[in-house]
Amino acid sequence: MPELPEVETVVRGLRAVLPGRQILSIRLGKTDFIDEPILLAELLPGHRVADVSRCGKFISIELTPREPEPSADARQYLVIHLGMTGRITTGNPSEPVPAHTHVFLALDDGNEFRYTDTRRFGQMRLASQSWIDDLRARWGEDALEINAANFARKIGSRAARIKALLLGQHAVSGIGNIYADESLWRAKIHPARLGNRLSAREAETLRKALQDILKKAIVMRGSSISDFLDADGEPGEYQRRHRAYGREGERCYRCRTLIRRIIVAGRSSYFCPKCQPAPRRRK
DNA sequence: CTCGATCCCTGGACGC
DNA sequence: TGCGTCCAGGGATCGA
Repeated sequence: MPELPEVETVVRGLRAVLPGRQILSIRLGKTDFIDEPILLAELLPGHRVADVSRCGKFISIELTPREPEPSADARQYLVIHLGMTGRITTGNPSEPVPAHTHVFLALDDGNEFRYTDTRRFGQMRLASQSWIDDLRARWGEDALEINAANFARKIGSRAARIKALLLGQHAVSGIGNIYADESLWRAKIHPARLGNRLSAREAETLRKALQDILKKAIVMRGSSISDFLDADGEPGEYQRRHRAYGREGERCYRCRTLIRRIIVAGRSSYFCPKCQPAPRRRK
């Protein structure tokens, strides 16, 4: 379940090997997760990678414009979302191909870029600069970068549950189920509290918890639960630091109360019923 | 505006 | 062994 730290880990791995490389050829397996796969297969070969960056949970691979001059709407980015089970590797093409590998890019250094996605909840598309701009406009600021005033405004103006707001990507982007639960536990906020009923102090505590946890998780190369592996095929280590997520029936690290699991916003939500008191029910 | 339900897809865990 | 059921949970969409 790649969230911001896992995507950032993948991006850092790719940034070390992809810039400057030319894509020589492409081979596709199943394509139902690709937007306009025929066009993508036609346009990608010949392009060179300029840079790799992250936008929320999206990976954007910037391509060097083709000669002579790019049109205003040139498709200059290969945009990838890993969904639930997406994985990217680069390496020797002679290495065994994992099941559910659906995109192969031959690179000019002899390596092969592979995209593997068991459940195909991921996405891949060629995008223009304006598509990227629309994405940034439609979605909230990056969870790592948003400042106190903007976070307070985005959260405080909504009557939705805080867990739903964190997962929704519109208030703030990059957070998924694991880091939502971890940051709410750290900030002692119940997942079903409403955004506009958090105090300014609680909102800021939550923002700090979120950013601190995300930064530490990036240092530890993300959380490997289920099958997340970075671009080198290495698992992350942050799952050892989980304090709430996946700990139903185990004791809270702060108060020894048993961690509970409830469904909020349609997702499993792990929390400490003592540290994170439930909101008062009101009609 | 916010909600839950449903769908996309596969594999692993578990009960019988 | 094998089968059925549930769960994982990112995101779009639709109706209440």
